Amino acid sequence: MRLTVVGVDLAGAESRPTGICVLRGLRVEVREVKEDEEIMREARVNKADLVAIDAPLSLPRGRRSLEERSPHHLRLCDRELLTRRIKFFPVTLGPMRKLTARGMRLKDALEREGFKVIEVYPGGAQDVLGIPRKGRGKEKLLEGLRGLGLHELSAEASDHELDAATAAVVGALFLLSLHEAYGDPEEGQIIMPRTGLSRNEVYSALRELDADC
DNA sequence: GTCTTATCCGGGATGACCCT
DNA sequence: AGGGTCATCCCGGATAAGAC
Repeated sequence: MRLTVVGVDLAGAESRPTGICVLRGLRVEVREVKEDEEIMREARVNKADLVAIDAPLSLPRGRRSLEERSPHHLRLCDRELLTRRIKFFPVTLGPMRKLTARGMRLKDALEREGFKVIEVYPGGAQDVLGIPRKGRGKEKLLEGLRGLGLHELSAEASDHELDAATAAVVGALFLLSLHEAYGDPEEGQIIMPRTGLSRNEVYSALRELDADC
């Protein structure tokens, strides 16, 4: 089985760096880009089987737009994060609105070209996988990711690139059905690693996606 | 012991500020 | 003038602290 996952740590604005990770088995390539068109190009040239985006890709049910004030702030998947005590920002919070709008646009554009797109949350996934979030220090996150067996992940990688790598790992777990989908399919789901997954299981899973192994 | 209030936390954009 | 760094704001929930 040889599958390619593109992980995207999306920034709210095209002027800010967006992290990209191309994951093939245990091999990763990371870089930063700015514009949506560059993200689209990454998906195309790498023939992505799946694009995993770190950004909200849907609105809470009952909410018609991000701008209009309404009591609907949380999606079912967000509530599920809450009950699991995973911290996150609601889609209606200031800058998150921009990020959500961009995420939804990008998802549409990718799906129009036939790409499969999922929403992921690297910070939460790192919690579930038991590796430190970047807030605890970039080096610790890097160590954690290397501990999963990822090759060629440079110490020079930015935190956006490390989050993109995490997004890609979650995407790979999704392709192997080692995931949990929080929330309602109609409203929009967040894909997370299956609870209790050991690092070894993740490692073996990623190896499975690598044709050379 | 229970209810209420205050504080903190989180990711990212933005604008102010400082240094060169 | 330009670039880099820092504080602030956005909103809602959780937790801690306070009042009764």
